[in-house]
Amino acid sequence: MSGKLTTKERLIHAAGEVFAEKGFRDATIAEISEKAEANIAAVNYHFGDKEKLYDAVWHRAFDLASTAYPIDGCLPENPILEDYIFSYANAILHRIFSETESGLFAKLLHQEMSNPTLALDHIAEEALMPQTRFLGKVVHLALEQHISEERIRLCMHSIIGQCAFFNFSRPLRKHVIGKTTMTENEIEQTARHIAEFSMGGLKEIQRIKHP
Amino acid sequence: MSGKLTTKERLIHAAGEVFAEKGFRDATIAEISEKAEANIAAVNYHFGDKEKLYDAVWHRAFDLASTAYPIDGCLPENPILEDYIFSYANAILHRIFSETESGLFAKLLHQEMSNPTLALDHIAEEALMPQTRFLGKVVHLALEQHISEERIRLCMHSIIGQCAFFNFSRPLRKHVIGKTTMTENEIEQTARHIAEFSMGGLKEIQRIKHP
DNA sequence: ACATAATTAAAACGCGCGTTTGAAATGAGT
DNA sequence: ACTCATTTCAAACGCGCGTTTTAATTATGT
Repeated sequence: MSGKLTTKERLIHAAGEVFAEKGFRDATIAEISEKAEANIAAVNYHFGDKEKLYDAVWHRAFDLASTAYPIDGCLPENPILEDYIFSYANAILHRIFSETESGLFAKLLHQEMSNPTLALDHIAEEALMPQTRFLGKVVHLALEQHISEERIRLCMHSIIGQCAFFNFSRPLRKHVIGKTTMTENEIEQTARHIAEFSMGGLKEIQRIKHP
Repeated sequence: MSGKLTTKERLIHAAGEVFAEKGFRDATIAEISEKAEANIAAVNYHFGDKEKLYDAVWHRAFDLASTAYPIDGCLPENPILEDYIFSYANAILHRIFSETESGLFAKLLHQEMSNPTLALDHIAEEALMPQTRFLGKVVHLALEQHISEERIRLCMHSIIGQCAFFNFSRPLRKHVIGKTTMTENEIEQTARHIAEFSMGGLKEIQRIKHP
């Protein structure tokens, strides 16, 4: 069963599911072990304790997400500004709505945001800052010189917010529109919308400040 | 101590703080009781069990937020479209960054989003739907006829996302810019930015679909 | 084949949790 | 002042958790 995976690998897979669904504290070693078809003591034998297992899951989640959906993954040859924003939004949305293990990162991040563990600092620096810098450059290009740093931050937040909110509104989507998934087409359409909407926003900000 | 509040009232206040910080499951009756300067058995005597206390806290949080910061609370006499969006954003941001008990609602909502309890359905219907309908009307006015329902939903999501993301990115704000608070001025500036940015986005969508 | 290491397994430990209990203290009505 | 309901209190209960322990089983190297 579970192919030819080792117990250690099965534990990481199972732990990923449970940590993503319940968060670090609410996840129990008993449930993880059962789902991995391993003994209750297997976690402590292979990882030392629950926290080290959590670290291993995070490490795997980060690798999967960043290689499966890089932030500049769908840029055309000579990209215009909107292409950058589309690529950013498209990658983030894919990470959020992926139903494979690539979606693990977003779900773990959601849990960390409401109940942070020590892992968050490391993740923020390692995984989140690079894509924030990517977006920072884009917004900087979009706006003319001598626009305040604060305004740039706000515009970045507007774009990030549009994307990331999908990661946090999942339970509401289930309640309002009945499903929490998105097809490939829906994802691309949504990313396109965010790119268009944001380009309009950026133009408007520039127009207001430099009429 | 604690003025002339009854034990029951002190418990609700203390429980609000603890539930907001830790979520339902991670919050312990021991900590709540201690903070309320009440006996460990007081919760069960006054509320029956932990869940009923949680309901009482939610009820109070909802009342406080919606009366302190109504969604149409700062509309001028003859509002233009941007005024509506500003009023919406301003109210949401105030709820999020309030350092009084009015901020309780947003914090509890954050916890519910990552680890939903039975309370969420009720809250979504009672508290979230009205303000979503408010925004729906605004976006509907902003866009011309025969624009798809889906596009309206996307635009609403763009605006909501910009506001609500502040409620979920708190731990990152602490990590990146060192603080998680906002002054009254910062809140208003941010709400103004969201209104401007969103007006630009809406105009762009309309321009693209009806050139 | 055998000795040794690596892994799995079942049971138990210690602890913190929500809850219950039964008695003590307090308050209100007459 | 006395009664009786209400509230507070300390202690204990039952349970589930992460972890440890000890033994059994399997794999590995020579």
